Amino acid sequence: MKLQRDLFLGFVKIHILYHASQEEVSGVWLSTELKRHGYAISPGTLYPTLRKLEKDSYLTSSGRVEQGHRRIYYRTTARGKKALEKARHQAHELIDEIEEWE
Amino acid sequence: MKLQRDLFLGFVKIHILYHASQEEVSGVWLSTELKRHGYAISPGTLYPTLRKLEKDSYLTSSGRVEQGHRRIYYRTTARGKKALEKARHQAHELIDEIEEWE
DNA sequence: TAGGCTAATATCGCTTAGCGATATCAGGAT
DNA sequence: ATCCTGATATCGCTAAGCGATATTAGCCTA
Repeated sequence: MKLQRDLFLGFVKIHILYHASQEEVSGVWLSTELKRHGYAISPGTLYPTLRKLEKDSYLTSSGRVEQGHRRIYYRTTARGKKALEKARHQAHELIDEIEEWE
Repeated sequence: MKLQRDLFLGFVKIHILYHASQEEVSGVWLSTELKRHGYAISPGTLYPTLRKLEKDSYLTSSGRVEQGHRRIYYRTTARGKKALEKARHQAHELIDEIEEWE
């Protein structure tokens, strides 16, 4: 895998957990949102990732039809929120460590 | 893979790039340092990772003997530093996004 | 100087993630 | 009914991650 992806796939998942903790989010919406943050994530990665997160109880889903299109909306579970908390903490820790001070 | 690892392996690599940009670091040293930061990373992951980073020109290595033991020291290359810069930026971006404000 | 000891690094074998490309699927329009 | 479009799913391959185990280099002891 290319390093750039490799370094940031974790970031992407944290973004997902965060957004789904704030509101219901669909795959497409996430796709655009992530692009906005500089992450190009293909459907072949995104959708399996969402399902995996759901399978592992970090997300729950509910499908429905909107504007003539089937959509699946995700929300972060309690377990996911706990993971998100940990991620916040680790991210701060990382920044504190690697920050340049000069 | 367990989510906890999954989310943070990128963090680990960023740590590595950072430390090796500050000073020469060996596998063992990194192992202890990472543990200090809460990352339990096994030799079966760490050493292949270092070699991979070297192979992809993010690190350079130089082996030598110290206190009776063979060690391999790594330093971050220009390319690695560039990746590190990007990582700093993305990490800030992540924090700004997922931070709780209440 | 052969043998064994220890610490550092490397490899093996397996499972599973990531991903580009392609397929499927539901609803709306004609 | 058929076609179109946009959202989600699957396939097939490559390679990452990892626990367990092996290897390696130098030191020590007698």
